[in-house]
Amino acid sequence: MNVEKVVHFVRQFVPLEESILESMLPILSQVELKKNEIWQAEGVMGTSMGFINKGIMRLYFTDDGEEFTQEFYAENEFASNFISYVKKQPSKTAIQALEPCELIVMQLDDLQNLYDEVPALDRFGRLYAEQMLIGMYDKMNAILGETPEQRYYKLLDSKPDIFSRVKQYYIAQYLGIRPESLSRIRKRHMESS
Amino acid sequence: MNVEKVVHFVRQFVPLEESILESMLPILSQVELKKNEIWQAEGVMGTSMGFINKGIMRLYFTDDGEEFTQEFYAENEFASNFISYVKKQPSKTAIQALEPCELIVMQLDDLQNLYDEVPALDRFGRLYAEQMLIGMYDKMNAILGETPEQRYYKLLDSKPDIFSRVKQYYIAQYLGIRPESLSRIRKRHMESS
DNA sequence: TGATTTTCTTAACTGAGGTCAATGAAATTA
DNA sequence: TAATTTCATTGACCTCAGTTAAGAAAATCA
Repeated sequence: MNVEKVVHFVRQFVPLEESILESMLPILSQVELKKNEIWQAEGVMGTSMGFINKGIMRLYFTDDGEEFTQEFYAENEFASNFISYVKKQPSKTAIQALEPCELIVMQLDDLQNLYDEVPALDRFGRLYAEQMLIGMYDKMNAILGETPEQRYYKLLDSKPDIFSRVKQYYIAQYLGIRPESLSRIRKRHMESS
Repeated sequence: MNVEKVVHFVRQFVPLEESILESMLPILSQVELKKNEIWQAEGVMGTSMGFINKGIMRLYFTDDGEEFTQEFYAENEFASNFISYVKKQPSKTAIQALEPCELIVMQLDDLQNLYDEVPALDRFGRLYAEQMLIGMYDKMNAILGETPEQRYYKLLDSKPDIFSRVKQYYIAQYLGIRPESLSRIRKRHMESS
């Protein structure tokens, strides 16, 4: 199991000594997903976080038969139904692999149990939660104050590879518009550059 | 100082014995605000939570000379620049009284210091943070998946008194539209009922 | 209260995204 | 590889919010 990158990721938040690795290994497991496979289904409790070693995933929910993609997760990011875990309620969102994926999976309950032994992990948990809050906050402001076109350019700027790796209509869902509108925005963009 | 309602509010989250009141009193203070007065300015660190005994407030930010109202807080709610406190960064948002207000103010640092002595308060802090996260999450989904008109009716349903207490253009900011558009939505609403 | 400023409404126009339908391109599968 | 399905693009048309400007209503203040 290739845990190098997870450790590196966690170390961005908190210092982690080598010895701590040993206490972490038992709560980690590796998971392989096929393209389009649902990793976490709707209606199920969110119990784990998946660090993406390879591949790309999306978090989405379904309302009135229509899907809304909320977030894309790619290499070196954690994908999770965190809201469900926090609420202790079955998740309204699902997580799907959009490419063949390789995940390092961490059980959230196991992580919480480790908090007493390894304070550094406790801190990581809190910082991660806060980071999520901030991310959601920024995103909300973007949706409130920006046009779909502005959001398109922002996404193009921050995650340019998304456009070649993910189907257009998932991106359209993410931007809050119809695939046809995304096509038109792209066309306008081509013409002006 | 009238702290009855704050205590009642906190008790909705966690059981609080009478004796705990004594430890809380020193970190509480009462603040009166005039109409339109800015309680927490932009660019300042978020350091406190204000429980509203009377009045109504708004949380907003300014971008490119334009204001965006993110939330209204009325009686029996806490108003705070919580994101700033969590980020430990000067706030991008400001909080303004939209009516003469009476607040019970709690210093967040003081509250954190109390956590060691009163575990029930620690729990309150966490639950409050989680509640904020959930609220923000729900709101984001509403903005992504609903039209301004749907959001208008939702607000009308959940906080009908807002419309008589708050200026239309603040509500328009909150809904993510122009005051003119809100007028038109209201007109449509009148005609159809 | 009366005067002045601020806010709200209305109208005409523009533009961007939604909808529907058809076609072309790409990915899947046999 | 060919056949089939899925996805992306385009066009025509429609709807609704943005913009600008004007006037009405309401709130503020002297």
